[in-house]
Amino acid sequence: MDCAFNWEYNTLINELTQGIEYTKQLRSYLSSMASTSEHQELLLQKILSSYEQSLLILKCSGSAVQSPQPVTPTCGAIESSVSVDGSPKSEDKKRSFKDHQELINVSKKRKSQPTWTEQVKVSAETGFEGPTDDGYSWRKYGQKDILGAKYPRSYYRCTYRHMQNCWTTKQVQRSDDDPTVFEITYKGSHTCHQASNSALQPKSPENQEFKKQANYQTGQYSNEILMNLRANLRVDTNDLDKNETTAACSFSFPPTFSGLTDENRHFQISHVDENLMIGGGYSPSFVSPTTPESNYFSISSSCQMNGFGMVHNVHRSESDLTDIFSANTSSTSSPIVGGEFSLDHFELDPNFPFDNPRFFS
DNA sequence: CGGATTTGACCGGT
DNA sequence: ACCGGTCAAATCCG
Repeated sequence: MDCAFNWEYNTLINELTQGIEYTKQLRSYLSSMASTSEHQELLLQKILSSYEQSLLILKCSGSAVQSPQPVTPTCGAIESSVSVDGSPKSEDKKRSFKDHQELINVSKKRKSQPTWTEQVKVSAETGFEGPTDDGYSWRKYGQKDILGAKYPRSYYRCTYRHMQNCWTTKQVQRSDDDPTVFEITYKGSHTCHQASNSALQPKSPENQEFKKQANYQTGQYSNEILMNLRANLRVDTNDLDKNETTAACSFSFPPTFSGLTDENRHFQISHVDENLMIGGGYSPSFVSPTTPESNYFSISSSCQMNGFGMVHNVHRSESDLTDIFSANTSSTSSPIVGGEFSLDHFELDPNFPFDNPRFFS
């Protein structure tokens, strides 16, 4: 891409992001004075909304310019696992026959699936129901010792792979440097609709990994740890080749972490990489706005917005996740996300005309 | 007993 | 041949 354009583009992104940040700070400040009127709040939301729409439009058009043409995930001839020379092993016959159908439908799609990585810090206490719980139900299907890595990598797939044809997978790799940090790589977006039941979901796999693998800090549970809870999020558009997209969000939770409510949750973007831009179809999990009274979250809708293009916020609590698929009815803070907007559509058709102003009306 | 996890084997890409 | 990713039989667990 043209360097000058790139610079201007990034500068614009930065400026807009800063604007969002400042507005958030203002809102924070106003709300701390306990005298914020509804009118003020409305104005703040509008300001933020304008920023976010501009950002989104910019990023969409930017990515349209920069993104290579992705592979259309349609069915077609593929290199089947069935032996071409016609002499598969007996066991392979079984498997390959079964897999053949799946591969036809999935193989190409998988390769073009969005992939992003998060670094999640897990403490002994937050290992329970902390922010690392992405609200989805995962089933472990493998574990591998990785060359050069201290800890094995665990492989998970969506529990509802077969039931709902949801092909999301994730890999959990404990960091060599910091054993409390787990690098979680998500591949593909959830197409299942399990989030509404997320409150009933078991602990996240990485938390269990943590418990299993951790032999440190045992028994030292403190609120300080909860308060210091942080998670860094990195989004990689591996499927988009050269366009590296990186963003980091930090999430700070109040001491009453376990009793988190929409009202007291604080969530902010701490850093937006200068290369930040929309990359493609990421998990649609967190696109819906929260309830009108969840002010802190509504101001973070840049991240929500990113949910269908950029940043995947995995750190919403169960109650948030419960809203994910139902919040279309409570859409007040994020006019960007229309009620009928299909994220699957977005994922499957990255050429969706976002630069069409009518899309946002 | 059914669902989840473990773990060795298999497979494809490099 | 090596390595990462996946499969599936065996095992575990609630």
